[in-house]
Amino acid sequence: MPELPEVETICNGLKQAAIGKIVEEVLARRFDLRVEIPRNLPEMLVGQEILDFKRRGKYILVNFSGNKTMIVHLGMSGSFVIYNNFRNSFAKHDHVIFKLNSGQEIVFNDPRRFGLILIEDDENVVGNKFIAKLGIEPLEDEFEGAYLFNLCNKRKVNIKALIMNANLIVGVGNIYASESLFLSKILPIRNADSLNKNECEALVLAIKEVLRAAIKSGGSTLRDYITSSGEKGYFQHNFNVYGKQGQPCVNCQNMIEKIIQNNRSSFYCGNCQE
DNA sequence: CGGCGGTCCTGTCAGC
DNA sequence: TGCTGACAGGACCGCC
Repeated sequence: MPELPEVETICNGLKQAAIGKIVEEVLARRFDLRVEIPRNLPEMLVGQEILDFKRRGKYILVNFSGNKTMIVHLGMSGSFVIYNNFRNSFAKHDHVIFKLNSGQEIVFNDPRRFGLILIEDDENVVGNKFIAKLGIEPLEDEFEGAYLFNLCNKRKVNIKALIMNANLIVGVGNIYASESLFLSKILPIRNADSLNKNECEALVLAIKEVLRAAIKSGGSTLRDYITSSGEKGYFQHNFNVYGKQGQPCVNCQNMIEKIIQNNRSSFYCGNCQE
């Protein structure tokens, strides 16, 4: 579910609410996610102070005082919510609950269990199997037209799959890929190596614009995405093409089309985009 | 190595 | 109402 703007929103919310708090208890209710949750998660974290939350791609990195970093991914359906009081019951799919000395609790809930929770010593995070291979952060200055043009050069994969490939560019998921391609007037089915420098420049600017605007709106809630305080995002009201098949394009009134690429839905205007 | 398709899992919704 | 199949914000793995 969450793409970069949603993870960024969650991360910022947790920063506000939980930095400086001490973990008093960790309840792991099931361990069998996409990647097995470490059995010793509780003993590694109990007594530790939460120092910081950082985002790397769609991963949340929680830095603890004891030289430990918890690496969290929310998969398609995960949430990471902080409650201001201990609850008396568990919700369905509440897999891990972190009780803090402030009386708050942070709950990792993931119905589809595509997410993951890992622990690394701080110095090993960069080399972690999942973190090491991640591509460039799209909101960093280094990500500009020439950088994308180099990525596209000689790659025949369709441009939508390329910008969604986290080994090349992190954080762009199925929603923001379609929205960025619409803004930059590029068809999602184009081969990456067919884009010229101007098109790469336009696409970079569109990706940055869409992601920044979505962060400002607290992300996009289609079904179950919620922020760390349990609220919905509202960028979905600003979609131009995602989920809009059969509706008129905001620019030209042509019907927005939907196709399947790499087993994922893509949405575009066949008149505005080329 | 690059690219593609299948797969993990549960919930929801459309259609019959 | 109940069943069935398609589909969902991600990404890994194995195959060509």
